[in-house]
Amino acid sequence: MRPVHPEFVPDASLSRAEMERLQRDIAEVAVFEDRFDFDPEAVSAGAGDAEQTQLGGTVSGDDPPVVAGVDQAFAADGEQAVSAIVATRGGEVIERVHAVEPTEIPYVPGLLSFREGGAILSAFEKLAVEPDLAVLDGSGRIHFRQAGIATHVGVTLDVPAIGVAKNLLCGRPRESLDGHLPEGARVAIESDDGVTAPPGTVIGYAYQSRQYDDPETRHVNPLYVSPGHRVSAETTTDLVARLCDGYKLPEPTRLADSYADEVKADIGE
DNA sequence: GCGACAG
DNA sequence: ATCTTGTCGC
Repeated sequence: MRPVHPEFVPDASLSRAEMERLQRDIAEVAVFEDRFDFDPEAVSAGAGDAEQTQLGGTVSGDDPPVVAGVDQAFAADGEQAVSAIVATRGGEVIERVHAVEPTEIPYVPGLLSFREGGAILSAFEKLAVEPDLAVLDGSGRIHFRQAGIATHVGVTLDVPAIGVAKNLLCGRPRESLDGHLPEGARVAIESDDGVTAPPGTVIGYAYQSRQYDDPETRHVNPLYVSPGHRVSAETTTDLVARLCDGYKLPEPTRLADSYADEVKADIGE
């Protein structure tokens, strides 16, 4: 698929001020509400039993939604960015594509999409299937200007997108995240000064996708999920919950992660 | 000046 | 993100 908004394609040669201006423009176009066609409850990680046939026909009317996991890896001392996309439907891989692009700028908190966005969009151009949802590694609305990489990519392609991060970029948890949150726990992340949203706006959630039983032994950190485009913060969390099949990270993300590493290994030869 | 910062 | 072996625990 190709950009629906060419004017939003990340340009690494822009000045920092221009990048921030573009992010504000993107945030204005972004939709942080549910505006998609598929059934959220039809999204799943492992291949479920929705494939059963009856007299040659499928029991369920239509196919499960197509979810595209996106992740990056870097090679050649960080000079090459590998973007990998793995598309799944009902937990089954239906397509894998990747793109390798030179990295033009270093990582700067808040400007991640200008470093990795180019490779990601190149990979999406090779993707034949039209995903119902894109799952990006990083934040969406949990961003200073409400335009993290999930929002940037989602708006540019105008595809429903969500962001899944392992660390919190900004915002403030409504409750302390210290201690061990039980599996399935959700804590709202609100905007504070430093985020271009009315103070107190729920810009995402800390979601405990996985946890050990005994708090004394080991603990897992929560994920920080947020809307990218066309998905609300609540639904974003619901979707991530459905995609994390007993693991900390969503299945599509894990698949894209390993595929990116696979490609990186093939490059170093 | 201090603090804070996805991948 | 990346450089990296073993090791603890379910």
